[in-house]
Amino acid sequence: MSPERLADPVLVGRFSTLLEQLVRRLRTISAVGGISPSVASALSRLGADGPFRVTELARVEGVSQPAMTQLVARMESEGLVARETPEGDRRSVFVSVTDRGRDVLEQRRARRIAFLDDLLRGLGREDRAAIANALPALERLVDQGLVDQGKAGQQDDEAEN
Amino acid sequence: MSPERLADPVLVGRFSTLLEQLVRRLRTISAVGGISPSVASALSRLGADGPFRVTELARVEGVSQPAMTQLVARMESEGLVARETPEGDRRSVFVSVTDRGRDVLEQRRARRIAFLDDLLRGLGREDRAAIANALPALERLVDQGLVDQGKAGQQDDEAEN
DNA sequence: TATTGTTATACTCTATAACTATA
DNA sequence: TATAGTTATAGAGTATAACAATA
Repeated sequence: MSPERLADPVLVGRFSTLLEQLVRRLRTISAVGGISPSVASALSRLGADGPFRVTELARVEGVSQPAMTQLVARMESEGLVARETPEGDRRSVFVSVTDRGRDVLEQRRARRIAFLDDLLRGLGREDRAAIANALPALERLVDQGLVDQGKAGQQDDEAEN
Repeated sequence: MSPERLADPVLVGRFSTLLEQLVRRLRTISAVGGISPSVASALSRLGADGPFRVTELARVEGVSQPAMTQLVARMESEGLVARETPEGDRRSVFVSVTDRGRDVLEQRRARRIAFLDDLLRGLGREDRAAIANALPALERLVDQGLVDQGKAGQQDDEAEN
């Protein structure tokens, strides 16, 4: 249990707490839109990086194959995605976003942006500047997390969603 | 209600995307500890801000009262928290962290910190400095979200389609 | 045999509505 | 009546194990 030295103990501790709270808050915000976080995430991925097979989608989303099967089933029943079996390999199922799915995605994005804008307006100019200044660093941080978990598969996520 | 212009369009858009990806990543990280995100969040809150009544805890955690009742029941059955009815008002139930709960919290925290430290080490010194510099602003942002949601509950939802 | 996907089962987590107990 | 908490019910979301269909 020897406490190996941290690069910056204060930063890391506060950052950890911050992220915990942030996740908590964003979850409730996300729930507002009538579309669940899981659906939003998968739909966003499909919209950004084109059609996926179920197994691929499960992998990049970090869930099990059965979980993705069910998630896709729910999304399909709501008209957000379409399933299609390709000619080549009849075991596979390709999942793609429908027009309705794209509409929903866009609405959600607009809502989130409006919400964040409200929050950011509540801060002082210096606070906003500090966040803007840290944005590239935070983006690199997230990309790093992606690489760690996604292995070799999806570093190309400029998900502008 | 309908802001035709955003305070800082680039900041808000990138920030929104960043948070979406961040949540996605942290969800899988959180699962590592054998303790669920909901339990971790509530337990952490109890450990930081002392005993809470069920209703208070539900409010600050942003979930319904029944959800918190059940969450507390699960945590109690695992020995993480203790429930106690005070003398004054026998309707109330105060929830507090047990020693075992604190142990679990500490282990989880250590794991998360190690993970984040790894990530932060992967950045340059300037990136770390930028994040450290933005921490107070981000903390204020999260606190604001708390106030917004704790105040009016969910009556003031934005129309979403 | 290996793969792709599904079904079966069980658990966590959540919300709303209806309820009990206390104030 | 009002408040604190619980129970009832329903549904989303998840995982592991077992299965079917295709390769």
